[in-house]
Amino acid sequence: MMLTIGKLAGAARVKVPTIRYYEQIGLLPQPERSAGNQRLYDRAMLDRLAFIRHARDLGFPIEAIRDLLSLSDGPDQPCAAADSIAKIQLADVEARIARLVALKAELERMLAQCAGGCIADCRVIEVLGDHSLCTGEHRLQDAAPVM
Amino acid sequence: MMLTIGKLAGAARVKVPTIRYYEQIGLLPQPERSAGNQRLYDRAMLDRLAFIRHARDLGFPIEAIRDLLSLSDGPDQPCAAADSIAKIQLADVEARIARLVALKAELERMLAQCAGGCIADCRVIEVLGDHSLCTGEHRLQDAAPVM
DNA sequence: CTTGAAGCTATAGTTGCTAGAGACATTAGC
DNA sequence: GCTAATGTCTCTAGCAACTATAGCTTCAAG
Repeated sequence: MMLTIGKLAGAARVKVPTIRYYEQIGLLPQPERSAGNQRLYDRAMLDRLAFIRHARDLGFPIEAIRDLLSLSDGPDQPCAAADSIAKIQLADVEARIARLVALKAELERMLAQCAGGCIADCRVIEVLGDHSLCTGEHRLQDAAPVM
Repeated sequence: MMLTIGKLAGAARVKVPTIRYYEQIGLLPQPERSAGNQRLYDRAMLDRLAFIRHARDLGFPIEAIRDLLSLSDGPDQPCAAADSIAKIQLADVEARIARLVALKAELERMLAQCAGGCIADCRVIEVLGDHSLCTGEHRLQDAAPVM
């Protein structure tokens, strides 16, 4: 039994244009078409899309997912490759968490100092203007992206 | 004493094209120009750019920074506005942290189950394919962005 | 006075989608 | 069977927040 794109989108909790986008970048293969040129998907396609969605949820970039998919398409290679992709992701996630925790501390400090005065003595503005007021311990590094 | 764009970039630890970009989107005012049409910045501009950079480091979106800047340009209003911008930012950061912690747990679980086998029994692929294997407690919600 | 670095404008690319226009297909109600 | 309301099609453009390129001009050092 075949699904139209809207049903597939609903089943995988992905938006319709996102599916077409994944097809466009080659993450999903081109599906069958109905007589009226509409895309028709089968169960395998739903699985593949669920895989992609889940990996995206986990923060994997598209290119990593492409690698994972090519691994799972030919499942007789060693696991090491999939493993190392996941390890890289884990390290990245840990780094993001560390950075966000430092950031949270600084925001809380700002808010505590502000506590309802007027802008003339509002620390939010002041603290943002002077990086040297940051606690050295949680110093945010150069151009490392927050995400 | 005036700074050329390169010196300003160095002093604020922001890249040169980024400064021109900020000018283009109206976050920085158009600076004076030299006889040869090169941008010249003063100390006030450096302060403003430092403010922007720091706020970006803290994860404030550009529009929030625009609001904060307009507040600090007229510092006799109540602090509540700046305060609430920071509070929204804090809530956002906390949400990101929660999501990333759930994500980290799942990646660790995946890696523990994989532990050097072959893809035939590699859980990385399998877990990614089936969202229902996620621990219910940390279930990742719908379309909430990871970042 | 020359050469190489730094500056200028303008445009296009990045990532991962999302939104719109205008035309065709399908389905539900009557 | 017919009509109206969705759903789907392609194509293009837009979002954040920059980054990179091309081809030119200006400036500072030797």
